[in-house]
Amino acid sequence: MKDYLRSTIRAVLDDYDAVPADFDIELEKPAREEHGDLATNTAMRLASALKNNPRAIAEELSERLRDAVDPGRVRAVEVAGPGFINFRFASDHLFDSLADVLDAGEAYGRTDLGNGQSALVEYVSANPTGPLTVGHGRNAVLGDTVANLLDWAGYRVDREYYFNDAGRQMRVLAQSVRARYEEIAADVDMKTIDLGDGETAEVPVSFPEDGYLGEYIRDVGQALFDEHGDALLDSDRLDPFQAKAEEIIFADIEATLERINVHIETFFNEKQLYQDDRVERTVNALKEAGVTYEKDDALWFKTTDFGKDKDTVLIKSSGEPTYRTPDMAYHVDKFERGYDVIIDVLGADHIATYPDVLSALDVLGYDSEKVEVILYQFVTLVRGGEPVKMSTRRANYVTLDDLIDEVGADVTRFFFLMRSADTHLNFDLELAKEASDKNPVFYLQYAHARVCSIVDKAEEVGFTFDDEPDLALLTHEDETTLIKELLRFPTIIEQAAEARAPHFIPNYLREVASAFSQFYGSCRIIGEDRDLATARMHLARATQTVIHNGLTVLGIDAPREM
RNA sequence: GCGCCCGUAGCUCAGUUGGAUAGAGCAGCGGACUUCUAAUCCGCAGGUCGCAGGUUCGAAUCCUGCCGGGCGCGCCA
Repeated sequence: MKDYLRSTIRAVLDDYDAVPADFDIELEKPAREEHGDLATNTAMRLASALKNNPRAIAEELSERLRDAVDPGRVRAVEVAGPGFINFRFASDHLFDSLADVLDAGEAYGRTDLGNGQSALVEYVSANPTGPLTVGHGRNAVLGDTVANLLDWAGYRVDREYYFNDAGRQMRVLAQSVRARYEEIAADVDMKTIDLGDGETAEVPVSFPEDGYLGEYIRDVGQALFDEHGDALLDSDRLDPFQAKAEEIIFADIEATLERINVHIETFFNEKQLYQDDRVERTVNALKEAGVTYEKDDALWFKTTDFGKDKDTVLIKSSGEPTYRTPDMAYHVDKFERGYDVIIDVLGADHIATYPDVLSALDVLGYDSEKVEVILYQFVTLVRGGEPVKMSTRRANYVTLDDLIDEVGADVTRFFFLMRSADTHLNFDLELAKEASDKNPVFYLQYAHARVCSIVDKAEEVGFTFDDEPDLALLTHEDETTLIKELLRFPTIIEQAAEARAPHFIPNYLREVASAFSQFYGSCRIIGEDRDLATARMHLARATQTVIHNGLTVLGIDAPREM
């Protein structure tokens, strides 16, 4: 419909020499019902070019448009306000479009906006040093849903998880496991470490500075002991400890992701970048470009040349690269794979460091503008109006698994998705657990279950989808409103995909559910005559389709009953 | 101090290429269940869009400054 109106307006504007050839016609759904179904601000934006006041231009354009439009699609063209031109759809258009919804079914909402372009979404990317946190959860759900949106909008999407397994962090992890293993396998001396705030922990003397204190470390030690007895005590090697930790922790992470419906195809690890010298090649290329220098036995990247107030270290004096060096090589790899769209999902704490990676890409001849970063703010769990205190240092935090245990996977996903990524998220645990009208996710699921129930009931009493519906019978105000709401879905998907903004979807679905509830309140099926009942059950099914498809994009279950 | 994000109703938040009278949910008040799921619906009330300038036909939206909150500013990741 938008395309139709756009081309019609274009044709009318072609009669005016003063209108720039590249003038972009804007059409949008007005905020208010009385302003019609679509509106354009064309007259206002042409005021200066046509040297006339917007209202007069609008009158003239609307006159011509009234003659130009197909009355089967548009029943009114009106001028309003400072110079808007408002269009009202003919009801036939609504009914035809509703039939399209029913035909498309589970594919309704899919578009070819992306035209088959390839997209890579990198998300989660937590290193396997412990269970996923609530913050990782927001990352996972955001990334996964952006990937879903792109998929629905016609992109070919790859989902990737990148992790570091070559650096200091993993070494400390392995040392922590080894210390716990020694504690289990042998009689070792213990020491007490101070965690601050009067809290302490008992650890073996071999336990590293800044070691991992979580209980899962002990579990890994125990698993090694069960497998090898005390045989590992003799060797100084750390790799069996690291390998086992990685194996167990990754299994745990993948299981958690599975629970919230996050499925990632590719796990890209840092080590593979070293195996074929890609990190080294990236470093050499940066050196050749003259953007590095050596100081204090370390190799520095002159990030001050790119607007930062400090230079950054690429290779430490120990000879080890910092984490961002392989990350640069990794992004080079993303470019080499030829993606049209590259998206990284990062927590707000990375705000200062990812620009280094982008700068390096520019130096190496890649267009860093192509890398889109979805930056999300932190999550605060709120219980009883108070923030839940957490400390990573003490391994005293609510894991993503704990959260899913408490509120369920659907609620977890929904709460992460209902706010825009760049707002600090207050996750209200009490509200999340409440199975009532206060909880928005239940509102949607309830609406879906209710539709299913109605449709089932209607079939039980003898109405059937085999009857060809006369959708033109759907003339009640609440029916019209609902139909219009359903027809917005593909556009909403496109907008959410383009803006990389999953939170459009929950907001939209609430409006659909609300429009449906009103329809439900004023329009019955059973008890009406066969033709009207049949038309209404088709409308109910179309609603079911939209809510189902919308929840599917969000990765949330659409239950048939509650 | 510097960089980025946020500041909209009592609370949590929408408002995305600048548009019409700034919206929703919750909380509050008042109504609606012999009727397909009341986990619902209808109505009322609730606002200096942090503050001050600027840009223009028009600003919650763009620009500048200030105030307040968050995150970061490691040879950690």
